[in-house]
Amino acid sequence: MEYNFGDIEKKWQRLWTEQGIYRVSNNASRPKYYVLDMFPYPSGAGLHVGHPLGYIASDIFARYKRLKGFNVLHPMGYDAFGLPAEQYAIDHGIHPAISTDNNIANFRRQMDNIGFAYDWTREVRTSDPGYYKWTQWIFLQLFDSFYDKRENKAMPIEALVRNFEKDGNAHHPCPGDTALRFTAAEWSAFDRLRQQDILMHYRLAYCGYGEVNWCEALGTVLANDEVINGVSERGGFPVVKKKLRQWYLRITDYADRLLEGLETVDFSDAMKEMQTNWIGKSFGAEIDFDIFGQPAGSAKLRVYTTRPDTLFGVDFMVIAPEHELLQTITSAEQRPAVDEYLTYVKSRSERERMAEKKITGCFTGAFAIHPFSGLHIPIWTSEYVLAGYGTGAIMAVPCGDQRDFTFARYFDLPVTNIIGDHFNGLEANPTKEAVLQNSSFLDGLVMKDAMVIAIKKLEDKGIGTRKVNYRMRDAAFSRQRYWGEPFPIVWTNSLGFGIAEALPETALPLELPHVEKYGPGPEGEGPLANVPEWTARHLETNTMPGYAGSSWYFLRYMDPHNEDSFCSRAASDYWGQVDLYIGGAEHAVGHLLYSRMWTKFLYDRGYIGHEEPYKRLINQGMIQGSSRIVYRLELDGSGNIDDLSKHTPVFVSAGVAAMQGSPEFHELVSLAVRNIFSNAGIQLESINVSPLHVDVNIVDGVELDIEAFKKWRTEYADAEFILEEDKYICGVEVEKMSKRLYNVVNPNDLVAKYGADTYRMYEMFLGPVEQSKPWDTKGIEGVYRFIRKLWRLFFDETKGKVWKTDKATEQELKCIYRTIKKVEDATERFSFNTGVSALMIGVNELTDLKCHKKEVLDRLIVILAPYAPHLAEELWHLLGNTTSVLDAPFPVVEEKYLVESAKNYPIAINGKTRTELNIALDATQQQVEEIVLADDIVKKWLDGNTPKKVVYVKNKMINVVV
RNA sequence: ACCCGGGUGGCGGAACAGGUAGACGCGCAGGACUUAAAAUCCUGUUGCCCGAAACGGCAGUACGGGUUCGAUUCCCGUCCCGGGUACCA
Repeated sequence: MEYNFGDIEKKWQRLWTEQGIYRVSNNASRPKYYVLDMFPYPSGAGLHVGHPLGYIASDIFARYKRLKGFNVLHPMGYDAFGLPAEQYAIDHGIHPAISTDNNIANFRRQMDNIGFAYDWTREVRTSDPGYYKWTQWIFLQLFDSFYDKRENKAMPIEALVRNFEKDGNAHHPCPGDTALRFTAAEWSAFDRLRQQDILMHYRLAYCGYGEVNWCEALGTVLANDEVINGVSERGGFPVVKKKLRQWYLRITDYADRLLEGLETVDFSDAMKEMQTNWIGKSFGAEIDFDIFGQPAGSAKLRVYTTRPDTLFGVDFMVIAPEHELLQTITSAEQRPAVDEYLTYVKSRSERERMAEKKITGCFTGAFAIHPFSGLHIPIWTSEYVLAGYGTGAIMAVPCGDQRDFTFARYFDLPVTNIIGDHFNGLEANPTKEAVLQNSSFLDGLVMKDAMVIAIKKLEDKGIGTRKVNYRMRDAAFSRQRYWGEPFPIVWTNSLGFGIAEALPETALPLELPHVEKYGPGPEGEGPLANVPEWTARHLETNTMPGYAGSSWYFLRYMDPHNEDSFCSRAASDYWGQVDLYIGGAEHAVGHLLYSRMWTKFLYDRGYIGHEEPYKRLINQGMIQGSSRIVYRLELDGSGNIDDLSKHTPVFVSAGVAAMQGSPEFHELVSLAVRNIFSNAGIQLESINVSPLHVDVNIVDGVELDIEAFKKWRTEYADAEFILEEDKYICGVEVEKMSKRLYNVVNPNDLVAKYGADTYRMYEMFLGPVEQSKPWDTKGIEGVYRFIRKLWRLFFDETKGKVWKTDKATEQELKCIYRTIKKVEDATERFSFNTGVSALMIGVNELTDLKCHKKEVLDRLIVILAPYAPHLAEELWHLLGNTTSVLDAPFPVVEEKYLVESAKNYPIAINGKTRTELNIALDATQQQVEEIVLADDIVKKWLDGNTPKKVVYVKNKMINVVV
């Protein structure tokens, strides 16, 4: 019987579906285990081989856990709101809901092909009103909450109002406006508009103003990566910063808990570090500097510094170009220069401002006054200081900060040395260990000790305060777009001003209205501003961003059909945290932080019982494309050759193309061309080789399928080829997997050719899940061979079934137990590539042993099942089992078959391995020394010398030191 | 620029806690079976040197240093590639 993956896989996929074998219950006596994939955005391009990498890994683990006796939740859904669908709608007039549905259907077909163990009855789509009803509901809870710093948790805004009525805001300083103070009496005297205005400064979801990339020509707001060199990626129109009304989430209130929470979860250190750095908690001081020549009582220049100890090393100040004081303080002489500089800055995206090595800046003409020395310090403005961080102004200490130093050097500003020998005059030294000099009352102090003293002095003088600062900003939570969740907010008075009122829960979901056009509304508003019925109701015209729906979807899977709640407490208490979350590292700081914040918020408000969503996180690497290149000749010379070769394109094989420029190359090409065009008279004057991407799917390894190539493009139908060894060899380039580069490989094609089981295993065999690597289809043959080799343990081409019920030998049992142990270990530590390799080694050994014994093969099938579920199920039933292999118990390793009494030790002389000796594992140091020193090869290397010592590491190695 | 990750044969990778570098697979080369092909099987495959052979030598995990009896693994510095940098998902 032949291995026919097509029949086997189709059959089991059908039966599994019919039997609802992947249905998961919220009630089980078995322990729960929740395996989650980051759900995909259903793009029009469909899945390529990069997507399923994580899905296959999680599927293997979910199946493995099921074999281990767990009740496993393994759901899938779609992050279905997003910009591409909206752009597609703008371009093609197709409603995003329709294109999204089509894309989802396509994704689903592709996923079904691969045989994932998803419980599809739990599928969620963020764009489904039944789902976003609850996204809106959670938003309303955020809107209706503030962060109580005393309780260190989110509380209903009602509690705040009651507190205001009693004590004013004495206990709750305003996070949105720290200067705001009022008493109970004042509060009660405020009118409703003023009260609501104040409350807005406290809400966890609040409305404010923020700068966006505004493109007047497109009439729309652009993402940073849609802006290239100050102009729009599409169309190349100018882009400027514009202040727009925006919703925000007060994630900064959760900064400390997001940091603390990292200690309770199992993420990689790199991931924790990235999130920690993103939050960027720093301790320092805010210091107010008087500005020279400004009237008394006018604004001071407030800077934030993490190094108050360097107060006397300040040589200049730098304020962000957006700083509100800039206009006020700029001197008349400097105004033209500053204005010119601002025009330049306005055209630059934040990304460019940060990435640029080039130093730019402009003197404002103003001076700050040093609070202790009284010196006048020039105030500059430069784009390297960002408005959003700290106070948007810094005191520059060039001897201690490299960027300040570079800036000082560039503009020829003086550098004061306050750290003596620690500063070499060539680069800044950020040390905290130096003893301060030139620092007045701080002289002689070690820098790290000086910090406290400096702050104390500043506080005494009333010009500075100790300050904890976060690099993280509040999360912009609105988009001027159509294809997103509408905000369940009505503006009384006028749209976008006045009072934001929450819609009642009964009005949810507030569904997206149908529109005919997706273009932007007036004044940078979203498309919803064009809908008269919408604006007539004074509904908010912004929509929520992509990460809204993905911030809580893992909870909806637990209770996907609940119409009374986003997720019942019973369901979330049962499933709790996601035990294993697999997804791309590109979501490290966005999605992961937002969803962690939402989880903490829902926990604070008592809706769920845990405050970290993901117990363990694995980041899958990216699959890069492996492009194939063909080399087309551009010819010039006699015999009208340029025209001829335009109509009959000529391609040279990679090896030939590599000779480009050499006389041999010229000769070889000339000869071939004369041949091709049957014109011996052709003389080539110039030969250019232009590399072109060719569809990787018509290349076998690196060998081009010439016939397929001719069919690929009509203009290549008559193409001619200059071969090497009768083959056309393509060039190889590793780059992003993208349609444009023709290097996209569709899993469907591979499944059709080799079967899902082979495809799954190959994708794992490629390398560690967490590592990025290029895709190369060629190697899949090896896995296919392995699967057929495994099949032959059960079936022989001529003899048919070959398995027997004889008792297994000790050797055979050793082999299978060794394999079980290796596969189990590998799976446990998500090393699926070595898991596959362990299965290969096992099958190779059993084949060598000619082992066809059911006792052994039974076990082999079960450990194979997570990796190749269809094949395992088929063989499982063929061996006579009547229940599914999905529910077989994972075989237990009998350790007694694995214990060895001796080991082949590598014997090294001075760290270089020279020989091997078989020595008992329980040998003592003395016995080992005797055995080793008696060995001829060791004697040879000792060359009569007495060894200094013999290093003996049990079960590892032996090293003789001479 | 900043933060994080990575760099090992012709290729993907293995080496799990500092202990035999190159498991497993691809590719390639040679061979067996076959009229032939496919399929399958066997042998070899880091480089260089010596040699009839070797279970002979030297070098070798991006590069330069260091720690150690011993470093792909730890530390310092450099280069290159990938991800992220707040409205791509």
